[in-house]
Amino acid sequence: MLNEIIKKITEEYSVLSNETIDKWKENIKVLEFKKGTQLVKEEKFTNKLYFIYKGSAKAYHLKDGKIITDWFAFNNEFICAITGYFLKEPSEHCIELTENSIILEFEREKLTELSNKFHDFERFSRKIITKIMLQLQKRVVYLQFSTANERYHFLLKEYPKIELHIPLGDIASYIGITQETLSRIRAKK
Amino acid sequence: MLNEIIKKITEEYSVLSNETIDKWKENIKVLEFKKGTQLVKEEKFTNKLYFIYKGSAKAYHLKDGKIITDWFAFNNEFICAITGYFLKEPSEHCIELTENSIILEFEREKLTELSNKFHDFERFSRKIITKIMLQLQKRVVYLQFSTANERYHFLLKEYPKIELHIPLGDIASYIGITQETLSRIRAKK
DNA sequence: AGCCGAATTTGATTTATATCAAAAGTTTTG
DNA sequence: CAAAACTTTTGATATAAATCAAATTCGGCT
Repeated sequence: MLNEIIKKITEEYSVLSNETIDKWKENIKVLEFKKGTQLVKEEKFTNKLYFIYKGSAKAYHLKDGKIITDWFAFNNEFICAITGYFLKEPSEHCIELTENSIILEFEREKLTELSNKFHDFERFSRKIITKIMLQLQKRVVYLQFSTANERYHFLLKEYPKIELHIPLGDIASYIGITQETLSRIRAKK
Repeated sequence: MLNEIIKKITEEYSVLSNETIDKWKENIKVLEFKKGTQLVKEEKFTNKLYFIYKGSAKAYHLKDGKIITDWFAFNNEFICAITGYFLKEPSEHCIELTENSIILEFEREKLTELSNKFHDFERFSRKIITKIMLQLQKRVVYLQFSTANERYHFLLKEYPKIELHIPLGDIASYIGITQETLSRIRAKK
């Protein structure tokens, strides 16, 4: 199974030599958890990057006691507690599985080591980060100046089946509106 | 001058070998332009990355005929028309100098070539993108759920002197509010 | 220096969305 | 399979910020 996943990932991002893949494989953990499992808890240091093989996860943080959803990941997507992982600060973000999932877990230090050792892995890392960066860029554009209705339809275009996996409140939070507003938007079309 | 700039950049992001630096230098253009110069015009393909040595620039796009500011860059920061540069699509974004500036210009294809050839340059590229990604991440957080007032003070914390360089309307647009609202916020403290 | 156009402020009004509250549906689970 | 515990919907009201409009201030230019 791992070989198959790696094939898929490298096809999407960039090709790796067999040597690099072999070294990489030594450090990959394949894990299976139930819905609701917390992969990262708030205020903990985290050095893990996750890849959702099957299932889904969300990252969120708390503001004034309310849950704010930061990120979703579905099949074949990466997720991490972004400030915790990249800035090596205690994480403001939690990561929680939103369905029973099979995931891959990578350790930052191992990935850094691989990036230092293998040029192709460094490129691979850059591609992954570039994709995350572009996703964030898109979100900024629609968060900056669009109505609740536009945000919702933009999200649906990106993730047409999101409502099958994620509760309404989390979706609303992700696009920066309340769940009541989202419910009303949905009601009228 | 170029040597000094390169020293500064590599210190901030990651160290490069002399060989890499030499090859890189062959492809760097140092340019000087007046305030108001458009580095990237809308709907054009763009393959340039810019570095502001002295001065400032903004990226913006139009929505319903209104200018929406996407990005600012000041001394020692990078800027590009992000979707145009990374996705190789015609750019939705324009880049305009907001002051008389001295800038460096890099070409995507040359940078790609350097990244392919030199492992250290690949790492350097990754670091630059990572920084952009983290900036975007911060913006998402405050655009998602905060008041006009919070956004303004967050921005001031990041760029304390921004008001000396950038007109109020552009600042307001960057944080997703109207300039009238920003003016009122400023009036009351 | 003083004029003109641009940028900013101030005022009145409207509007989208938040908030608070309660009812109706859905899952989960013992 | 019923009770409990969430989730979603619906309703009434409040509010932050947008919009529209005009007045004022600022800053570059001859």
